[in-house]
Amino acid sequence: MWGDTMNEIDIALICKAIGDTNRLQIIKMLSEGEKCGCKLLEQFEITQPTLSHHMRILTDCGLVAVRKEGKWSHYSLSCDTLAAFKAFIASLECCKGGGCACK
Amino acid sequence: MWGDTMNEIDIALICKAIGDTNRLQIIKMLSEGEKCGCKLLEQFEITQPTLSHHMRILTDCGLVAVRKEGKWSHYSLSCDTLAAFKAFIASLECCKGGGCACK
DNA sequence: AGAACATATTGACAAATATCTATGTATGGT
DNA sequence: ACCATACATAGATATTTGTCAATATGTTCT
Repeated sequence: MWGDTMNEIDIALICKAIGDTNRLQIIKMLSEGEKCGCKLLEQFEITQPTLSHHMRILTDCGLVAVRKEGKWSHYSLSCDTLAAFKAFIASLECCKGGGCACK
Repeated sequence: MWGDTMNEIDIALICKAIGDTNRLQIIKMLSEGEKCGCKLLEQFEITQPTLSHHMRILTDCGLVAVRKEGKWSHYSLSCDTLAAFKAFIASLECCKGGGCACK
């Protein structure tokens, strides 16, 4: 349904990308709006190459998009990938098959 | 209402847990309903100790609940944790701050 | 009691990962 | 031309992780 028809998003890859506290924090910050790398870097105790490494993982899985402008790289959440990811997570159910306490 | 045992969930820990293809597959299967370990094991090419290891990671992050019955362990998605996780993912936005192409 | 089954634990190991330092590549300003 | 800034790449390393074989624990049946 979401796997092969659309832009072939890899849910596990996305989860692995967000499964790091630093990267999750980055995602939270990007959820507030587009930000450049230097602005992101200020919020962490990591070096610039490490941030660059994290941003590559986030862009490689498709969750983050880059807009290059001069010497800056502006990062933002990718609408398409985020929507597909949201749809997958929302599709998970806990009450199928009965025996569940929640209604 | 549910405030009693509602402990703080660790989003990054949950994502890391789902960030493995085998464990993501397990979550998909549990989304179809409660299943015992032996039933899950049939669907994979891994050994029983490896599955046990994966189930521990999934239960440790709170996403999966266990119901022990005799010699079987019945696994299912935890409603509370899943709901909280869904809420977090759903709260992520890509269009904040303008400049976004998606409507 | 003993056998068969379901699951957990331990110890080992190769592969993946997060991080750093050092360096490279652009871009913009003086 | 020079220098500072923003970001990427390469190499090194310590830690984490996924996996297995071997073993242990607990349950059910005969």
